Amino acid sequence: MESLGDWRRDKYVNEVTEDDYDKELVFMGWVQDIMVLGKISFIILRDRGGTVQVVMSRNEIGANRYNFLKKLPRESVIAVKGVVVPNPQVQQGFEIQCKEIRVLNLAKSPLPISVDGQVRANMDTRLDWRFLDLRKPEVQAIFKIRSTVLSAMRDILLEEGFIEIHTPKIVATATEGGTALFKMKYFDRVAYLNQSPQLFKQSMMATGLDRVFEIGPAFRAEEHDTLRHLNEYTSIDIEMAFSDENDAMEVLERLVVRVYGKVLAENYSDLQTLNVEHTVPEPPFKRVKYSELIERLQNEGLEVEDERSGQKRLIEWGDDIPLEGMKLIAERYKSLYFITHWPTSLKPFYIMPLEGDEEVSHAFDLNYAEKELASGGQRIHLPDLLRRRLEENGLTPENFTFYLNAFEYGMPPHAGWGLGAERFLMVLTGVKNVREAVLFPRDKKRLVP
RNA sequence: GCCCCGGUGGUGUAGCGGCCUAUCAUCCGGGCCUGUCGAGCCCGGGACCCGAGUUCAAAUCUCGGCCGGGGCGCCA
Repeated sequence: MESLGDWRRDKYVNEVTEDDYDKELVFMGWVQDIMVLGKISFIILRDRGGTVQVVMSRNEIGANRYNFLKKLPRESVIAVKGVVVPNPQVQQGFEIQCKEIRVLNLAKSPLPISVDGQVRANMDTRLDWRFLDLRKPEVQAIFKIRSTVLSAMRDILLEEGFIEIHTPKIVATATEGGTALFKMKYFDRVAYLNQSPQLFKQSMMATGLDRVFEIGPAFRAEEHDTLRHLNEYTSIDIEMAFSDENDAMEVLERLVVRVYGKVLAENYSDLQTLNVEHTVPEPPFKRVKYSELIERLQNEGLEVEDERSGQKRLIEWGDDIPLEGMKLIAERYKSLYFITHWPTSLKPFYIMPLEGDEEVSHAFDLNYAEKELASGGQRIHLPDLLRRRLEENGLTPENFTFYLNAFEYGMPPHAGWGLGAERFLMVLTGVKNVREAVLFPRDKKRLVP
């Protein structure tokens, strides 16, 4: 194999401008395709920035070298030194008149999946060969957007006065209850992978840090097998003291709006590659009460299975809204909206019930059409109420000592939310499967790669 | 956890009892071509998930196994 030597990439192909015309530059990347027309060949070279046509003529580089190079397997890695020549005939408006090529590594053939989009492989096959899958511009575009989204969120939250924290992912006991946890060995003890930073970020409210956020993984051992669930996902969590759920919703609203703006500005070409169009959403997002939605669904005649009898009956207040119901709602609420005033019974124990009407809570969800993106609310800050709510949810307060202690020595009222990064990316990138938004998704069946 | 569905060359598929020494595309190998860019043309290559059964006959039907897809529930 030939070595890099003193060659270094001068530009990615998308960075070439008219100023580079007639200059000799070095490009590096992968051989996407070679079209051989006798004594002249066209190599389609691909790097992160796109593809460019490299023109290689036998007369220019010699017959021996030419005959070797024109047979390079697809996806081999090369460095090309050549002159940038304007040419209105080609897609990019310029091509590279090849002077010299260094073959840095050969690719095996045939390829397990096609990289140039000739044949669409199944998601499963693509994930088995994710590194090849990621050579495709439309797959790379998702992760370029993901990078923008997560860095923008960090910047925006810092600007909003939040402090970034990191809470443990290895925990001793169930945090919220409800969802199943992954069990693991912790030396000679049993430990679990954390399902959410909830309890830790709430305990930060008792410290005076006042506003905190965390971007990190969350693990759920549910055997769900859908296009919108992962067993490991990225959660963006905030918690803010001296606040109620409306303050939390406003932070979320500002964050979402600004992230849209950032993505539109920085990933214009990636959005084009993905064939999605966005406009920055206008705040305030609609706020609709849970009870209104239930009424609407009753008018639509939506039936659910009764938990006790197993019989079909009309949906009623207190029922969770099934996906079918969310789809009906999405016909009217096509974009971003908040669902507020949820029944306390449908929300975790730490959500603050309404004063004077404990059946209703200070919880909200942020949805995009039928997709649930975030959920949050005002939390209980009163220790007695919190203990009672734990018990009402069938949980044992003794298991929550570290958490409850934080409420005993001066805990301010507070609120917060958790936003699913991959769910939000589904909306921004238009992908139908949440697995598309993670490099190496973890689901019930997939642990490798 | 419940309910559907599927496994055919490297990839994506057609075929669903005999017409299959299995279709098409892509791919791979060889050949022709100095302007191709979804290159074109000619020649060649490559597959029925595993096991048992039914049948004169199984890619095709039945059962079991393994692997996968989708829906629901639950949630972000």
